This record gives sequence, C-alpha cells and structure tokens, in this order.
Amino acid sequence: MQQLEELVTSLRKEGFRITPQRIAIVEYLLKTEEHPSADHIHKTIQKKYPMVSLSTVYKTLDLLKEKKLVSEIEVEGEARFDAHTDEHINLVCMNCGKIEDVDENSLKEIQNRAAKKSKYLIVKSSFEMFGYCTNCKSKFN
Amino acid sequence: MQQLEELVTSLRKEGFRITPQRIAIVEYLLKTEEHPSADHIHKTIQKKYPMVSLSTVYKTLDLLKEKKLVSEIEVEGEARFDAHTDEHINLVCMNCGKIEDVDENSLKEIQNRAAKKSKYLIVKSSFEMFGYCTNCKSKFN
DNA sequence: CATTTAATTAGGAATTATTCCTAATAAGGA
DNA sequence: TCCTTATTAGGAATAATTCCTAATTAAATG
Ligand SMILES: [Mn+2]
Ligand SMILES: [Mn+2]
Ligand SMILES: [Zn+2]
Ligand SMILES: [Zn+2]
Repeated sequence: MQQLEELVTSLRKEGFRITPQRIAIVEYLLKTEEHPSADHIHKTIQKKYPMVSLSTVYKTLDLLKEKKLVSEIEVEGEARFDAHTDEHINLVCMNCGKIEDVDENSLKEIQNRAAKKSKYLIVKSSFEMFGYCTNCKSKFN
Repeated sequence: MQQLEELVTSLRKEGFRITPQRIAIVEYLLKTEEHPSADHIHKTIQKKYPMVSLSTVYKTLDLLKEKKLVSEIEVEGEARFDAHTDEHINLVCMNCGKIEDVDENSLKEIQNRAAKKSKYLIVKSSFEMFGYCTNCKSKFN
C-alpha cells in the first residue's frame, strides 16, 4: 500500500469522498504490520477518533479491497486485513494469533503451473501456514 | 483418507464408538471430491439417513480433523472439508464455489524455507487460489 | 461564503455459520 | 440381556458480518 497522500489523491480523483473515518482507517493500515481484524481496527482508531462506527470500518475495508489496497485472509472464522498486497505467505500463530509475512518468489510460478494444469482463470491466491511463533513455540513442545 | 474398513477399525481401537452417523459421514467424505461444507454434508447424507443432526456432523468433523483424516479450508466465511490431506493447492471458483485439487510438490520446500526464515514452528498450511473454473470463466472476460 | 445534493456515516437489527447445552438414546463390554 | 457412558438430536446461544435507514457532511457550484 502506497503513501497516504497519493492514495487520498487517487481516491478523490475517482470520485470518492475523503472522510476523517477513511483517513483514520487507511493511516492505521499503512503503518501497522499486525494484520488486524475489523474489530481491532475499530477499537484502535476509536482511541483517536471516537466517532467511527464498526459498520464504517467494514465498508471502508470493502472499498480498499476493491481498489486492491488491502488483502483479506480468513483466520479461525475471522477476517484479517493486510496492506501488504504482493504475493507472500502469512504465518499465523495458532496460540497468540500473531501473523508474520514471508516473501516467497516462487509463488508466481506455482500459480502459473496450477493455472495451466487446471485451466482455471486464477485471480488471487492466499497462502497461510499455521504454527507457533517464536514467543509461543516453547509452550508447545 | 484411507478405506472405510481400516478407518473404522482404527477408530474403534482408540475407543471411539462406531455409529451409523459417523459411518455415513465418513463414507460420503471418502467418495466425494467436492470439498463439501458441513451443511452440504448434512443435506446429502440426510437423503439416506434422515436421522442425522447438523450438530453431529460438526462434531464428527471435529473428530476427523483431530485424527487428521480430513482437512478444513475456509472459503468465504464457510468451512469446507477435504479428505485429501496431503499438501496440495485448492483452486476455488469464485462464481460457483467448485473446488479442485492441484498437487504441487514444491510446497514442502517452501514450508521449510519459511520455517527457517521466520523461526516459526509450522504445523499445517493452507494454499488456496481463487478464480473461475472452466465452466464459469467464459462469463467473466 | 452560503447553498445544494448525493455520498457517507452511525447505530441497531437481521443474518448466518458455528458452538454450546442437556435430556434422551444407543454402542459395546460384561 | 443389562449397564455404563459416549454420542446424538435439537434447539438456544454466540459472534462475525451484512443490511437498513435516517441523519450527517464532503465537496461542487455560484
Ligand atoms: Mn501478510
Ligand atoms: Mn483439496
Ligand atoms: Zn504466538
Ligand atoms: Zn465455477
């Protein structure tokens, strides 16, 4: 996800209104690496902007997904959002829920092979690995 | 997932009871390739065994997951179940929901690299690609 | 700056997949 | 056949997400 300024400009150019709610959400997503849930985004930005509703968070996330500015992954029945939209692997800690990124440049190739083999038209992909992070793994062996 | 007979034997040996409900669910999962949801499993086996409740389907699926006889993937807020438990890629059609398997032997390597790079202890992984199947893709281009 | 209007928001209700609860049932051992 | 206890049915509870609508407000216009 790009810088806030360019992003605001490009949204405005497309006819979208720039509201404090949208700025707060985008600003937060730009700087965090924690792959927050909608609820977590809501709670976090409420500290600074108390007048943001959860349904606005959801609607803004829909917009950002459509503009391909964030990607969504589903973890244990909950959507988590990621401003890192390049193809990468998300490592999910099954204990604390922490998510870490790992870039992997062979994903594109695999995607091409799968498309060729299956004849599907592939649009996006989602690769998650589940396990225990460095903090948690000592408790599980 | 193995054959029904061995599976029943091994479950019984572990002290689990063999009920008609469990047999119906396992039998169905063994022969289908459609990655059904809990609800779909329920509706399907009800035709043959009308006295199976949805909560039993859920509980049986929990058991089978724990025994690693089925794996679970989440697609659009719904869990889908797969008796193919080797590492593979699931191709999900975003129009009709069909899911197809693609085996990919480089996944193990990638998993090892990710584990090494991140120091996570990796337990399982889930690789989905989303797009349009051969039936649906003509409608989307 | 004041006015206009259509996009956006807040907040609660509705929806839906899943989990939880508990009395009734039945698998399997004796 | 009887007994014990795991399992089931079925409905209630839960929780994430979507839907609905009146009120608000961004930003275009003059
Ligand atoms: Mn990520
Ligand atoms: Mn599969
Ligand atoms: Zn952790
Ligand atoms: Zn399709």
